[in-house]
Amino acid sequence: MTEKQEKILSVALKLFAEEGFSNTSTSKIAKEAKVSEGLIFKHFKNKTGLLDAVVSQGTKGFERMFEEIASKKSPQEIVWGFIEMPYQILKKDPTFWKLQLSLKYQSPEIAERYKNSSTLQKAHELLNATFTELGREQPVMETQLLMQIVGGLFSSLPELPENERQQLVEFIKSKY
Amino acid sequence: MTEKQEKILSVALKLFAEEGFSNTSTSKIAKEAKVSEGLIFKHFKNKTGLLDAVVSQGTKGFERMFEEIASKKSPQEIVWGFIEMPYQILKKDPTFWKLQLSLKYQSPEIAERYKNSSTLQKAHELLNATFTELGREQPVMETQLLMQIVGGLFSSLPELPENERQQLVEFIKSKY
DNA sequence: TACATTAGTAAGTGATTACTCACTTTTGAT
DNA sequence: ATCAAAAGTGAGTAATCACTTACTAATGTA
Repeated sequence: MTEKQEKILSVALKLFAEEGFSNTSTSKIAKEAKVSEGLIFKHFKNKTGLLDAVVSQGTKGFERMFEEIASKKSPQEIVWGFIEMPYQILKKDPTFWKLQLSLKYQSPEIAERYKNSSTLQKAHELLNATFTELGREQPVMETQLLMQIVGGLFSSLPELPENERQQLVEFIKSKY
Repeated sequence: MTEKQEKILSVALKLFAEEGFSNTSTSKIAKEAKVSEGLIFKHFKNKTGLLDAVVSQGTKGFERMFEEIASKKSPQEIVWGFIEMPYQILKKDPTFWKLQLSLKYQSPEIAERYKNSSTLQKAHELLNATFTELGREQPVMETQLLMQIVGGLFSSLPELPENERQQLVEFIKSKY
């Protein structure tokens, strides 16, 4: 990948996340990346293709982190690893995560295109197995609740100051 | 308010919620509402003014529900009322709620404009008092956790089928 | 060194955007 | 009935949109 290509990707990520996809024009991206607008279409075909590239680049890190958690040994560690995930992801790549959150609300086509499928599915199954192993009475409901708590963390943590983030995560961990 | 004015508002709500604000053109709204495009600007000054009107109309119902919960007697009822809130709001006005969720991700100006301030603040204080009254060891953290759970419910419930929604809400209530 | 491929540019394209303006129709109070 | 204010229209406006085209510069390989 060329320097300019990488610059386009990083600028697009930043603008898509901060200003919204439909609110970010290709000319704005080109200007900020100090590149001719035509180059964007040379490399990424169209605006959606650019978004595709941005998302698939960012998704890699996310999947890597999930695999790491899933490979842990004890059920306790798995649950705790799960609760910490939003905090870790946010620390690692806050901009990409904001983009990820926003995709659902841009347009029906985009929402459909990036509907988080396989990783979320795997997470669900892993948690079900873990809660069963832990001997919980209603493992399915426990999974749903934890998925929901973690999902909520993803959208609420960005607005909290660093120390409160850690506090909240530790408090939730203490409940499991 | 005239019939056409109401039609504009309802069509705008629907389109803003389903397709996103910047992705919905005023001409599209006019067409779907069977109204001349100029009329939108007569009544609402500009596109942002239209969004203002849509939001302030929808917010009323939301505030009414909060007041109702706050006026409950026992702390137990208040906490349960809180947990049920996303379910009730979603049942009452799912389209408006989708719009509300999306506003954060449209553009910095819009996110700033509709940053949910007063009602959320009041909710925080009410829960703090309630958890203190219930004699919890860390009422502030309990508040933050519950606010976060309820916030998560707001964004996750829409994707669940009706029966699972109720199940999840009841399960969370059973933990309090 | 020759040459094909890729990277990159600048100036366009038609379509669509939010918004305005000059105008007509409807309404409600006297 | 009169008439001003409000409701409503439809054809504009300049600016911006995603995208294309015709071109040059750089690069790697034989």
